[in-house]
Amino acid sequence: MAVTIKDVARLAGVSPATVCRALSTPERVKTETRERVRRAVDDLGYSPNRAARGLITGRTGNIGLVVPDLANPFFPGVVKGIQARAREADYSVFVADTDEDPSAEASLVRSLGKQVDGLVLCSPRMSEEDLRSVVGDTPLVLLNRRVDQMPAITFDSLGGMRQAIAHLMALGHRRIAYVGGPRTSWSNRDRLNGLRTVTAAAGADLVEVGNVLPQFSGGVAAADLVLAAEATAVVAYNDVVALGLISRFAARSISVPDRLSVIGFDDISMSAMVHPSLTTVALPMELSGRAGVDLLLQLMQHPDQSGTSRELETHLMVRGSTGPAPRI
Amino acid sequence: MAVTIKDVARLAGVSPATVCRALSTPERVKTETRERVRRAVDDLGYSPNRAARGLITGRTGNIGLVVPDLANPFFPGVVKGIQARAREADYSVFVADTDEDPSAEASLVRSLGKQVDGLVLCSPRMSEEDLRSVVGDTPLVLLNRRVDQMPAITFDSLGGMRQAIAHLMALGHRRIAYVGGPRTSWSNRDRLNGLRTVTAAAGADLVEVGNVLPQFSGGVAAADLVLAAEATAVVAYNDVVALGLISRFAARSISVPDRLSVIGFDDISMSAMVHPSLTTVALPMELSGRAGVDLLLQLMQHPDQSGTSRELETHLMVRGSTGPAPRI
DNA sequence: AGTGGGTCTGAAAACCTTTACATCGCGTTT
DNA sequence: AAACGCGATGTAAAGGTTTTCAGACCCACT
Repeated sequence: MAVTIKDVARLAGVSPATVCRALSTPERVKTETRERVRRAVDDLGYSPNRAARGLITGRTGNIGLVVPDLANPFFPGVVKGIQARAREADYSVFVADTDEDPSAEASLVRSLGKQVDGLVLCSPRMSEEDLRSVVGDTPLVLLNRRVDQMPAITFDSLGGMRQAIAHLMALGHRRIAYVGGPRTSWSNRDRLNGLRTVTAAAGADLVEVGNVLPQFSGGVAAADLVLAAEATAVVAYNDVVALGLISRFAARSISVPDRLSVIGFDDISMSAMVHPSLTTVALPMELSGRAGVDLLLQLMQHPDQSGTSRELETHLMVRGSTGPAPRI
Repeated sequence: MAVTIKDVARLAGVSPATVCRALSTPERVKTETRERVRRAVDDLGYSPNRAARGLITGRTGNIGLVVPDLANPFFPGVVKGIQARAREADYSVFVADTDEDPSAEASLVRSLGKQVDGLVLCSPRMSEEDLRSVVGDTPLVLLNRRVDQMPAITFDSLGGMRQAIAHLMALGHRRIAYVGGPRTSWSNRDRLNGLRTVTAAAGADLVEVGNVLPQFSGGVAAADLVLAAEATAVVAYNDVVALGLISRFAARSISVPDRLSVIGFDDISMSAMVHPSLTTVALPMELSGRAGVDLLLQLMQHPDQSGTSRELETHLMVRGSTGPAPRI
């Protein structure tokens, strides 16, 4: 039924081995023969059986991607980058959503691991030990999390915070609140560390206003705490939380940015759409996906060397939610 | 290196064939033998080689999902539904993003088609002919688009519009504008048709205010046209467009809902977060994904019968963007 | 006692491609 | 002139599973 390499070989008047070579290592076959094979391939509409190829080569041509929650607007951008780069390299992408469940994540990684040549773990939630144990011999790249000795793509939170704080200081703010994400989240710790370093260096007061779910409701919940902290500006763990803050401020008739400036993190598309639009530290989401696949490909070719992690630049997008500090 | 069925067979003292049967058709093997095999499997940590299995069975255990744009907040919900249902049925999901490019879509479907047992096409943008030609013998389900004789999951736009218009009429609105999505979009035509039917039946005036890109900017661009149309309420092609409208209204100090009521379509998560929150026709996104996979599985088992398409219920979510019609 | 049917298991073929090895022919070097 | 090397191609094995077919065994029935 399906057209096989033998059919092509017969039509081109060569052996299956030559067809295979003509397709995978064209330089090892005489130009004339190569052409004959190519014509036969086109005529018959042949395409190699991936299962048969995989059986002998041990490779699948697939990579796996695990994300905590596709509905979180941070991830689609990353996924798109991964997709695009993978397709260029002729890989297909399995996507798995763990629904923020660390144990589901572990089991998913284990089962996906067998079906792919490599894995990208995006903001993995599982513990460090799980992370280490779960890695069989599948090459693996971490995205938005750094763990000793594991290849990873991360964002320069420190740099982002430096820009954010410089911006706020220039506007006259001296007392700045931080609404943290989940305590166990690596990126939350990373951002908080950056913020502490930067505020200390700049001589600003930093008030840490607890930890919330990285969701709109988390921002809503933290808004009143921020007000009580008597800061003139607030940095949120991410944009969604920042939007929750702004929403609650609006409900309490606290003007943003007149009374309070708000800065988010991520630069999700929503942030440019709302009123006031959100000043935020933009992460190169799509680029991070591409970089992750690049690193993974490198790792798959040279499994011995551990691969070079990369930290990607961040940029402050100044929009409507930040303004001069109010006189008190 | 990897543990094969032979290793298991040797350890269990049976033939590879028996191991295979014990795993795939347990009832065809004596209870005692089955247990011995299961123990051997556990001891060795055996899991079947997918490529080898695929080679002989001709099945891959994968399904493919094609979406126009993952960054569009409508799709992640659908993807999650598909994921979840697929995993239950022991399938993995390839996700491909076409970046709204119909020709990329066609070529992607063709190449993906060979690596999967079935495909779900979500809101496909390609022409009907392409759609038909692209289907080899891969089972295929359409989501959010209906084409003659092809199995599809759709949403009850008519019902949604009926609820929306009833709501607006009850609030005293009589002249209603519609901001359309892309003219070529099936769902735009579907929604518009529903709206025409419903307004005609209810005796309301419908003003069709052109077609815009289904993006925030499209809504922004259409806002002034809506005002010029002198309607008291506007229905948008989808939520993102509705948010664009509201944003522009705010910029022009047109109060929503006092001066103008706005209704969206989809119920993306953002809609509940903004101010004013958006009244919208909610589509069961996750359910649609599950239903799509259900239909696909059915189709894969009985490729002869064409499968039963389903239309899913929609519900109006009344929020802050609609209110009584202003006295003129 | 012999036959038939049923249950359980084993042997071996088949799936399609890749690749190590062998072959062949031709040109070049000693 | 013989040997050698090299490029181009063919042969055949290997990869792990599923499945068909057949065999072995046991029980029940005639």
